[in-house]
Amino acid sequence: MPPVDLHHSAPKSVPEPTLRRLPIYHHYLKTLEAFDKYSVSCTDIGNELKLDPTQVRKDLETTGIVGKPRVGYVLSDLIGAIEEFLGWNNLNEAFLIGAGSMGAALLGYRKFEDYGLNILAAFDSDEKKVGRTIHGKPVLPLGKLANLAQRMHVRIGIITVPAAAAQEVAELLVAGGIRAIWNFAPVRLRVDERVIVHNEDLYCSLAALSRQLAGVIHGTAKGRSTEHG
Amino acid sequence: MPPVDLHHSAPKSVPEPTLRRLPIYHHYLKTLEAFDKYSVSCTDIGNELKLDPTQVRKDLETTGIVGKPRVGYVLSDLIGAIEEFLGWNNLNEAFLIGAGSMGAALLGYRKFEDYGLNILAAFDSDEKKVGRTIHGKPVLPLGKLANLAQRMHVRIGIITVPAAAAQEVAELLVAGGIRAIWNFAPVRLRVDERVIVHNEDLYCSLAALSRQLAGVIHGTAKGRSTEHG
DNA sequence: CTTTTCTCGATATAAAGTTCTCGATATTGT
DNA sequence: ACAATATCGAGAACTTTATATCGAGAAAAG
Repeated sequence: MPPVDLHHSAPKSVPEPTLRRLPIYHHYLKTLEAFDKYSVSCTDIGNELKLDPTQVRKDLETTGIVGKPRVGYVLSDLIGAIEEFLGWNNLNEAFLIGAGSMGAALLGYRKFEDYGLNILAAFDSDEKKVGRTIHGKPVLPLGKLANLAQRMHVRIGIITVPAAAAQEVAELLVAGGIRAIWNFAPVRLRVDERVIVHNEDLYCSLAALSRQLAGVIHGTAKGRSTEHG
Repeated sequence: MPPVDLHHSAPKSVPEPTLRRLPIYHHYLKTLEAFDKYSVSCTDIGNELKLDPTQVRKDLETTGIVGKPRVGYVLSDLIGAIEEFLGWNNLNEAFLIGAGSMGAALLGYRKFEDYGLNILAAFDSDEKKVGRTIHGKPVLPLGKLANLAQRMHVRIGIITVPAAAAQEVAELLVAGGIRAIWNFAPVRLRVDERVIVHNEDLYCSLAALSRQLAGVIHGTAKGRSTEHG
């Protein structure tokens, strides 16, 4: 992790592990909602998700919600609080660059829209792909990226191009005024530090998995369930 | 103190952050190798990857490699050590379940084989998909999964089915003797605790991204680059 | 051959995250 | 109505991870 900014004026620094757990809670709560449950306790959540109840409570605390002793949290309030906190209520518009197999897969994830992400269009440098639509989203020429991003005030860019092209695409995105990049290419992007970069490197995950598996097989009894490696 | 215990399978608890950074080093080192560099120092790596040199050194230490003062590490040795440590040299065979768009994308990631993962086949419950091949990998009926996994001693299962079907598939995998599950479905799987489960929940990542973006836009100056959220 | 300089390795310090402990409070049962 | 109990909330204690500091040794320079 790069050095955090010195001026610790940070009003609220939410621990990243917490941030990663909140959607898990959300998903579980949604299933409870489907069963018409009205309230839920940290203990229940902890038991179901195999997490410490105290930790659940601390995580939920960051969303600002308050529970009632002996009862727990009102389910609908809690779900709403998480969604609000994670910004899933204000839809963010995004462009996706790289209409390969991974790009196509993401374009098909319709549920992203439930979570505040609306992918407007895909971009690709391949002439043969331009003009088609994938899962209902148009594929546009890469040349129009920066201009369109700027004109439409798109704030999120999703990079699903090969590693070699990722840096170039990132620069185009920044030029177009993009504020956050979700990077699926296995490279470290060098961009203005005000731009949020989120790396979704599957090879990293694979590394963790391989390593753990190797450890278990060599006798290191440590087969524990891990989160989002 | 423990010098380099080769034998005695140490309960070596490798920090997960370290595990996630190793592939990043690996990738960078590979590019250096392409330029015929012979050795590299932690300082160089740190500068390039915007990480603290001390941290780089600690991370590399876990692989068991030793460097030489004033010189650094021999590039080829270092790359080899990382690959060995991460288990990329002993190929793991895997089955993928769920031949949807995400499954197809993963089947197309040919580079997985460089990293020790060999996806042998895909499985799907959809009769229309069974019998076809995707990126050269056959799609087999779900009913054959457990049996084949057992007979072929496949140790890794990759789940890319919808959330509702994930638990059922996981149980099939465990029944087939699978040792590790790479789960792309947004659910928590309940399996024997000796089975390694790695959740690759894109919604979690999206959550972190949304939250950070919301924070920046609301003035919470915290626009820092984050790792693999 | 000696000095300088750079980089590893180890130890120490700090920060972050997790778990534990305790007290307060509202619901339930007697 | 009152006691029992389950659950939240806050803070302390502990563990884990990250950063800083210092000494040793090898290469390069003089």
